[in-house]
Amino acid sequence: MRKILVTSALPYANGSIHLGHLVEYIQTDIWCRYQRMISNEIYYVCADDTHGTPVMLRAEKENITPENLVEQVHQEHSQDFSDFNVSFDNFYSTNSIENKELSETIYKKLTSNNKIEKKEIEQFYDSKKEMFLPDRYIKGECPKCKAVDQYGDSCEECGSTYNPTDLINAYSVISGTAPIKKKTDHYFFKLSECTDFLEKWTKSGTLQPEASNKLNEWFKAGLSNWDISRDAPYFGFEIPDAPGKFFYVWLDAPIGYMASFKKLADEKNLSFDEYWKKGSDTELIHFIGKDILYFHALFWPATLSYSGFRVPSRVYAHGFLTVNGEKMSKSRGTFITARSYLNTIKNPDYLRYYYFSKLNDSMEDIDLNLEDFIAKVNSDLVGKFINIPSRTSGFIKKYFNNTLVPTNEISIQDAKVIVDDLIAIKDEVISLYEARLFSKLNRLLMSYTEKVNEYVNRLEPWVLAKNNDEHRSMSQLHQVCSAALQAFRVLSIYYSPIMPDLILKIAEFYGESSYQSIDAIHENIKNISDYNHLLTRLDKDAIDLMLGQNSS
RNA sequence: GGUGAUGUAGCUCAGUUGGUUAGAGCGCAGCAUUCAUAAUGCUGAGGUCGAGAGUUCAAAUCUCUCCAUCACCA
Repeated sequence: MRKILVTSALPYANGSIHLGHLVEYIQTDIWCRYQRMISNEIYYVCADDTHGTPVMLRAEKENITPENLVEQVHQEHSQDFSDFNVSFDNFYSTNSIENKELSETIYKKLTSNNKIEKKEIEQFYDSKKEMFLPDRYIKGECPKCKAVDQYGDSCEECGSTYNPTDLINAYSVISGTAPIKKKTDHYFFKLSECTDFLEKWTKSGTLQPEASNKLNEWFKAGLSNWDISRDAPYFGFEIPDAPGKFFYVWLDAPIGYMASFKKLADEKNLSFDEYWKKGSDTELIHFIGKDILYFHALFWPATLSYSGFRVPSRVYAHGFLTVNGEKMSKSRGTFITARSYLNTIKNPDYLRYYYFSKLNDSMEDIDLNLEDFIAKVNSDLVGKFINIPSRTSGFIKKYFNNTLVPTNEISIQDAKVIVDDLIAIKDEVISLYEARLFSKLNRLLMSYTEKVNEYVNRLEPWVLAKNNDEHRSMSQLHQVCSAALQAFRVLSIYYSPIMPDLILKIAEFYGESSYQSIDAIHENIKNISDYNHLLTRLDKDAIDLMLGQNSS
């Protein structure tokens, strides 16, 4: 039995969860649910990423404390995840006592390992607001094309990159005053000294090939030291023995993975060390978006390694979500929040299925094409999958009082084959889940769903039912429909990590509570309940309503 | 600008180490069927595999150039 700790990236506490975020949580959740079904010991943790300037400023604007803001957002995020059936073992916050302690511990270890240095730097400063300004809070005219209102790092009009110092008529986004330059001491993590370790770690099978390519680029450029401190005012953890200096949010964010597990371990009486001590033989797997590869494949393993902890076993990066082939956009209404989806479309299984049908192990972007979404839900799920019990259970009720012929008593060759073939693909299903080749797995499962429908057409139970005075015909009818329903049950077990709500209803239809193990496929089922419609078709009006809720 | 990726039927995507007439689902057309939420099954139309050049007996697949789209640049 494997012992695995899995994480999804921490959502930032400055905004709502949207469908782009959900790609990752759904991908991770499916993988975790699959691991539970093959009886591995797995813990899935996450947390809100709470620190930094944006949260501080938003709280100020709303006239509440950052702690209050972070708490409100945590409620909202928790509800969103729970409504999408994301099965975290713990969804915590980086603004926690565990995280503070762990961050301090790690920082002290890095210091004693001589991996931290103090250096004076010069930074922009808003003298009215009395705070240092991150690059994105400075705007001005692009030095190349003179476009106005461009950010301090790059121009959105002409695409050129530069330093904030190059901007013409630079101003602070916060107070509107011209920023001045001011000297200050910052703390740096000496990442450049970790190059050998990191080159080795990144090439030891921890990353996808594309991710590894990407890192080569960074190694070629040479790793520079990492600025891990920010000056007050800053919402975060104060650095020990450095009054007025705070940990940069990206230092304590990944430590939030540990802190979330620490909290869980304390509650559940698990061993924290078993999962985090150096050389641990448990697995640590991070699911992330490709945009934060830098942090998870360089800073994070280096931080762990030089503070005496274990390093991640795997980092799985996925691509971004586009909607109708374009970047999500507030003006097009395609910046779709999790909540607006739940309000209008209601069923989380639809989105979970759609993402499942498109995800794989690569960093490629995936597209949510809304027409395709409707078509997939209606034809795959309603037309084909749910159609199996819908078209066969009536006979079982009418002629056989809801009793089924158990799989091991089915004798008609065609009927036997339709169930046995499905049971026989178990290992293939497992290996596709394991490798995160979800779209490929879906093609496999959907091809079997089609086979069952073909089989029903071929065996024509409605014809057998017309000859209901003949004994032989009735026995055949019983077997033909039972086999379809037994096959449907096996398919449902294979699909259970994908669509928890739907599969729960299906389990109840078979008189079961849920499918804990994939080996449930081998059980012989003898009864069903009356069939009620399991899914409704997805209507375009619901989609339009959803888009409407997101356009401002 | 640099780097990494992507570009296959109307749409969303498969195409293993280069090898017979390039595949699937949806959509479309026709047929069958009526058990099922007009659901299902069968048949068919539809592609110079982004463009050009090269290597090879053979290229969607390898090489080069170009074009387009996307992302990253701490």
